[in-house]
Amino acid sequence: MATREIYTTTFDEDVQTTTECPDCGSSVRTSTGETICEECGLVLEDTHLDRGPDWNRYDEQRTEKRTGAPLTPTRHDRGLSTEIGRYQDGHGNSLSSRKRRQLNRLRREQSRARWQSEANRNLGYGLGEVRRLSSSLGFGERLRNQACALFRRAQSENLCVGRSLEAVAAASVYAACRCNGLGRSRCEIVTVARCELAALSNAYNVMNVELELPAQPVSAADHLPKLASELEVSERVRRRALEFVQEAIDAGMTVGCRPAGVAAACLYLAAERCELFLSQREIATVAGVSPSTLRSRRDELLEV
DNA sequence: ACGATTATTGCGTTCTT
DNA sequence: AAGAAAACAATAATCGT
Repeated sequence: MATREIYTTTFDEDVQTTTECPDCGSSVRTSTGETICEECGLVLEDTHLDRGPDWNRYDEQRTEKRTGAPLTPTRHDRGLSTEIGRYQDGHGNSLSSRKRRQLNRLRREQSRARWQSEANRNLGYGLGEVRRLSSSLGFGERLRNQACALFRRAQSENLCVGRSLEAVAAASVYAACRCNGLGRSRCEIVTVARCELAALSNAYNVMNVELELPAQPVSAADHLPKLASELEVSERVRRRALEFVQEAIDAGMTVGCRPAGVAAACLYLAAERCELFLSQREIATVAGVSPSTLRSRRDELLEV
């Protein structure tokens, strides 16, 4: 295969970049086409204009190899593939029927070789599923690529045998969430996945052990960014809630409780202290817990 | 909307086969 | 060792104010 350099995106220098998060005012980080607030995790922009390779520079000496689609981990063959055409040769002339039959055979053989094995076919299908899940969950590019990388690892470690590819794909997506401290639950993933909750859990558990994922236990703090942004509370409330969460953890009262419930109660109290009176139901609903859970967590919190 | 009370669920433990 | 059962805590549902 001809030498091919990994293509890196270059942005024009005059591209406008926001340096402050409109939500909480702290600095933002831009990487791989995604702009994220460091503090609250708000995704400001996740699809930068692709100022891709310069396709039209045929008249110049092409010393740098800049053509071709970007290499991407989300395609089974990293975006590299070749198709054999049907009706024209390399100069645009039409083909004789004999030549055409020959090319048909060639194409058939080539398409078999392209999916070198069953494993490759599965990888292509699985990565497609990961992409689908990622986009329906509104992931940015970085997170999606991580999920795809996890799926590749799972497949190369033979974790797919005896499990459905859909389950492993969903587990990869969930694992990417866990490794990044996102407060997404398995149930949320299952609503868009093509597998049962039990299958997802099984696949995730085995991935967690075999791949030694750097997944931390879900903390109540992980739920705060999403809650705060959906309820559109001020930065003061947000910080106050985070303090409450920390206090609750230090007091050891979060053990055995649903992190989302703790987060909901902390946010409820924090809002109250800042003269913002949100109803229990409102907060509980977006947190995915019942109002009574919120109340019992709050009562425990008030004892500290 | 909130609080109190009751019902349900989930899960590790213990007992049985 | 595998399954059943009693027990417990957290959560959800319901009702009264």
